[in-house]
Amino acid sequence: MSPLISLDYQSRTPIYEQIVNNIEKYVAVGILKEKEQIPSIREMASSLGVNPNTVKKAYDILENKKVIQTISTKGTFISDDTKHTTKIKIDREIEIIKDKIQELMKMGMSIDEIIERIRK
Amino acid sequence: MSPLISLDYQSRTPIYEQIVNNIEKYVAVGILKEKEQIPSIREMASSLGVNPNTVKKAYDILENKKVIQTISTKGTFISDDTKHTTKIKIDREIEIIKDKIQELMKMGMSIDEIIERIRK
Amino acid sequence: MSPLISLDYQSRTPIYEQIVNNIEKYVAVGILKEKEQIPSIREMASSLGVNPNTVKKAYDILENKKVIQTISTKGTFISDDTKHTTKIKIDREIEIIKDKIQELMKMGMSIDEIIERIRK
Amino acid sequence: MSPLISLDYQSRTPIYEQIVNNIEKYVAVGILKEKEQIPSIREMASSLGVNPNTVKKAYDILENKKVIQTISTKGTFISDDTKHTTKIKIDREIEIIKDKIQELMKMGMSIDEIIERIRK
DNA sequence: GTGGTCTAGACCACT
DNA sequence: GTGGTCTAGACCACC
Repeated sequence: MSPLISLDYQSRTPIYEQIVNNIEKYVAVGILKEKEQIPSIREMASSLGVNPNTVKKAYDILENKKVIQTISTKGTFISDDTKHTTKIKIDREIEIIKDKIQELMKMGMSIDEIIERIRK
Repeated sequence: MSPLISLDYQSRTPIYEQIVNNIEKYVAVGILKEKEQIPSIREMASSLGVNPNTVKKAYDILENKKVIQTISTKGTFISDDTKHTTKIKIDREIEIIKDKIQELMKMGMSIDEIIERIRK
Repeated sequence: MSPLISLDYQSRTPIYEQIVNNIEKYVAVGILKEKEQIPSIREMASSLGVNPNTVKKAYDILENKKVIQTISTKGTFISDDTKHTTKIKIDREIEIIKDKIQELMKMGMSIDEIIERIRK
Repeated sequence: MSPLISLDYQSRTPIYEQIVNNIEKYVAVGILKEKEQIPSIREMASSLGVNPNTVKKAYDILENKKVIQTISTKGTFISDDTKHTTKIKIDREIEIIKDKIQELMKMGMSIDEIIERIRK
């Protein structure tokens, strides 16, 4: 590794969540592969210029989501099996998009009209 | 009126902003029509079970955005002209959708694949 | 409330986890009832003599497990529906007991012999 | 030998203690018999993929508990007399089970109800 | 007042 | 060196 984690300190979504999202995305995209080791908490923290606790919280959440696996004293690794993770993430995104499209349709747009604007 | 304002207390977006979004949406969709009166701050507050200050803040923002108009002793009304509101809201939603689609494409889906899944 | 939370500072199970277990048990036993408010993070922290962050972590986990529900600026409450939580907890305990009994049987004890000793 | 030593890197109980527990159990169950030789520290370490120091610590503890015996240039062996080991281990397990059953009873289950579920 | 986030830094056990 | 826990305390938004 390591791919860049991009943080927006102004955003309302907290830093730890941005880290989570970044890593989830890299896993989904395939930049981070199964069993691959990711930077230690301290490394990641210093490279991002944030406190180790913040990274720890992100890693905790990712572990909870089974995206990563941490082995104490050895380090942190992408999970053995990440396919389901990717699939879940895609499904969730599609659902959100569908919701938004339904809102637009309530406002009077047709599905084709919407798709046309999306394609541009 | 009044159409249901749905609040999510777990959400990161503050209550006052959720109220703003709800009302903006109802205007965009046409459920709330131009010049129509909306509930007083106190009424709205008690019907939602929130603090009047919270509703006040929402109404202030809506007034600032020219979505509603307060007439001193008479009450609060939807603005005379709401077309621009709708347009802005639509543009914003389309942008969000495009963002999400770009993320999905990074994960390896093609634009047509995505659209197919959306249509279902 | 509030029922006593008993902490063992010597134990290998961390404080935050002990808090989680205590509250889960009180919910399972029915001492803490659905929708009941529990002490604020700061209150709980000072009454236990621990840091608010530690309590926060416990509450986060409980929220994740859907045992409690927190509404920002209002407080923290036992979930609307706790029956399934109790059931899950019981099932888990039964499984652990079964495992241990199987180990004992491997060591040459019969199931009846074990049960006899348990009853005492 | 050697029987499988199963390690859980996620567990809170340290690796060396898991090794101790595993071997104690195999002795109690009779898979490892009195005077039988067990692998050297280095062998065990490499077969488990852990640091030799970790195995050393486990062996030290086992020797202290008189479960095994190290004879300088010859190797490491299960003790001459292992009966007490088995008895102690059984007593400990029974106590743990009793504790868990008491918790279940606090949750409103009767002792017979619990035993019925265990038997299944 | 409430919860939410973050920092700085300590100490621990394990390897 | 690694992760795990905890403290002390700050600042924020919201109500």
